Amino acid sequence: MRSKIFVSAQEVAEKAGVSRSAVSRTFTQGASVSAETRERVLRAAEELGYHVNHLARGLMRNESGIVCLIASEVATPYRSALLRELTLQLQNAGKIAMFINTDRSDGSVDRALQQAIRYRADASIILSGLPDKSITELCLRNGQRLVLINRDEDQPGPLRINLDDDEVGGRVLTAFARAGCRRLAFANSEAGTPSLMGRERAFVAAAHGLGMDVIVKRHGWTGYEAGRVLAHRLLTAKERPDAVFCATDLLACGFMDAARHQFGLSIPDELCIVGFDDIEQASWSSYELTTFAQPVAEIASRAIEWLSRFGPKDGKGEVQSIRLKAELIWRKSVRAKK
Amino acid sequence: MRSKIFVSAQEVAEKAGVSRSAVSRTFTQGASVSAETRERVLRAAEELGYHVNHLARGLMRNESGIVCLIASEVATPYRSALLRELTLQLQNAGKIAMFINTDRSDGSVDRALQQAIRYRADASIILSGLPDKSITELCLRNGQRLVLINRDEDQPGPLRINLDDDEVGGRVLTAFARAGCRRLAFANSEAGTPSLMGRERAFVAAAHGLGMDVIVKRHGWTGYEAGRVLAHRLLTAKERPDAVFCATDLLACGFMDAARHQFGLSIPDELCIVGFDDIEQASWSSYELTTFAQPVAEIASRAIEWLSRFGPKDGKGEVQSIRLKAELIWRKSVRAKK
DNA sequence: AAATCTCTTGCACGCACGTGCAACAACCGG
DNA sequence: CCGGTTGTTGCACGTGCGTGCAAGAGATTT
Repeated sequence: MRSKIFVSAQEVAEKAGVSRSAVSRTFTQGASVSAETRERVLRAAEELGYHVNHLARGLMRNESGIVCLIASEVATPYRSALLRELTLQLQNAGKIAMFINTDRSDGSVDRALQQAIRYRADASIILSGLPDKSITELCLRNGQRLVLINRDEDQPGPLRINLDDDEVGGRVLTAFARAGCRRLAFANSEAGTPSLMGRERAFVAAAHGLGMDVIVKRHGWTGYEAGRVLAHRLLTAKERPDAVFCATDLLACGFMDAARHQFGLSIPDELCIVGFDDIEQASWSSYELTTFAQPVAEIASRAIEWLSRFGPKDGKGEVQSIRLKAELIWRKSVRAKK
Repeated sequence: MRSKIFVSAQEVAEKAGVSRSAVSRTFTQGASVSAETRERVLRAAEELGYHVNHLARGLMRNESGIVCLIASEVATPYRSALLRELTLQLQNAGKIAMFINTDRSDGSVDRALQQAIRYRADASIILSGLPDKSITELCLRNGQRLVLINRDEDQPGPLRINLDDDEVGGRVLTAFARAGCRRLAFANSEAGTPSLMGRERAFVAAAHGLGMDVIVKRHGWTGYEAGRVLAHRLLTAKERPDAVFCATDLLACGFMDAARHQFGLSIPDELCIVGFDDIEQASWSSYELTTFAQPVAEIASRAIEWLSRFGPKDGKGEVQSIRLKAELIWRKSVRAKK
């Protein structure tokens, strides 16, 4: 219990010589107050340094204005870009972002959602990890809306936003084929995230469709270091690949660095590489990586548009799954022709 | 006003056959409840899916448990690393992070702080931008604690955490001197942030102390692209520098890329570079940048330790300013000797 | 002038919670 | 058997706010 207290509507009312209701009404959109009392209230509020208590307001309205963002690996370029966009657009929509980091200790998504419920968040957006079905139901039952980004398990209830993997697989394959590449590889992490596995499956399937085979290697956590290790694994093989699709730009950067500095390979002449995410580093002149850009702004806007839509909570007939396209950004890590 | 309603303590009480006070007490640390009623309440709560409403609890206790993080350029490697650490440690301290992004539109720090006040955040941590003195006072008067990171203006009241610039300037200079560099430069952005300007001043001062001069160039926003531009400006001069201290690792990466790929310079043989922040990319093998690591974890822990300390708000006799040391990480962008 | 309408205002209640106070039961020592 | 102690429980009030309801003040119509 803290000692000092915020200034309340009561004090403003007394100072302005009106009732507390009048104060409440001046700060409520669309309430009926005369211009004069409104003016007096605003002046008194200004002088006292009054600010509406959103905790109490949320209590009354049963709507806190809080949206909870649940994510791990926040310091990663892609994640931080998505978070940036989400927070920005949330603010524009008049909501405020509460943030929960689920690094270290797993099962923590459930704990995160519990926190969200405790603070009566209107909605939660989950960027990584996946809640138990029981928790999901709890959220929905409490009127919480849920958005899952790039996590296409078949959870009923929440909105799912993800990217079209099949199209990606096909486009990478035709790019490699046009470059005259023969020995294809896919470099992945062991994270096993649906989006990563989806890209892998799509690429392999596309290759099989053209009668080609793909060497798939997975290692470690989805970062630069894993990319280097994967390069060592793949480039020391007898049948060295001449085209690698990396599940992530971070993997691709590590892969490229190892390929060039340790193996002395020239990219794209001897080795073609495609990444995914279009992180800022992909455009740096040490990489100039051909990659897929996630439509980050659109992901954010679709998510927020959905969760601020005011409909029946069980959402029969509502859209529950959105599939977006990733845009291929041509740079210089894939050659045009052999 | 939303239609459906959360489960309230009242309902739990009815289901468990006790009074609402009993429910409240089972969920309050250190309250007096018998083991039996506690058990019954917990079971009823579990079955109904009850969660304490932290909005209402915050209302009563005058302590919301919310800490507001105010920052811009969140997708930047250094910022996102700091945010990661802060959110993680806040959670460990039993608090929750509310996040406000101050990109686009300035004066937005004030608006951010207003939001923090509206949600009755116990404290705010400001990573960039600077609030008006009036707002600062408002916060303190309302019992909000304030932490400014790397923003050493002489605001009274908030805790200020920043790094020892003088030591940094001196160490870079001796490193360059030992490498036999003659023509020094400092590459900075036009942001004019206190921390950036502090490094600049310290480096220039250290050079003057040894009777050397420094070419200072500033350009644009603190990012990769600005680093490239600065490289062009500095490396096309008649007297081309052979040692550059970049205010930021991002600037340094851009600078290195331009120096190598556009000017064909070899680093560190023909050009020595030092950066600041020790972002992840600094360790990538395309850069291997010698740089200063900010003690991110310590910054976060000191901030949180301070703001969860429970003392008189006006804080006479309390520490209000913390000065930490940045650690020099030796990699390969500065040669050992000529 | 009377009747009707519109606009504003205050009262009182409710939202979900914490907590001081008194009542009460149980237990113990005398 | 009684007074005192300890531990638990419910009542009632307070936290800051929104809002339905009815009363009041003007303004307009008949």
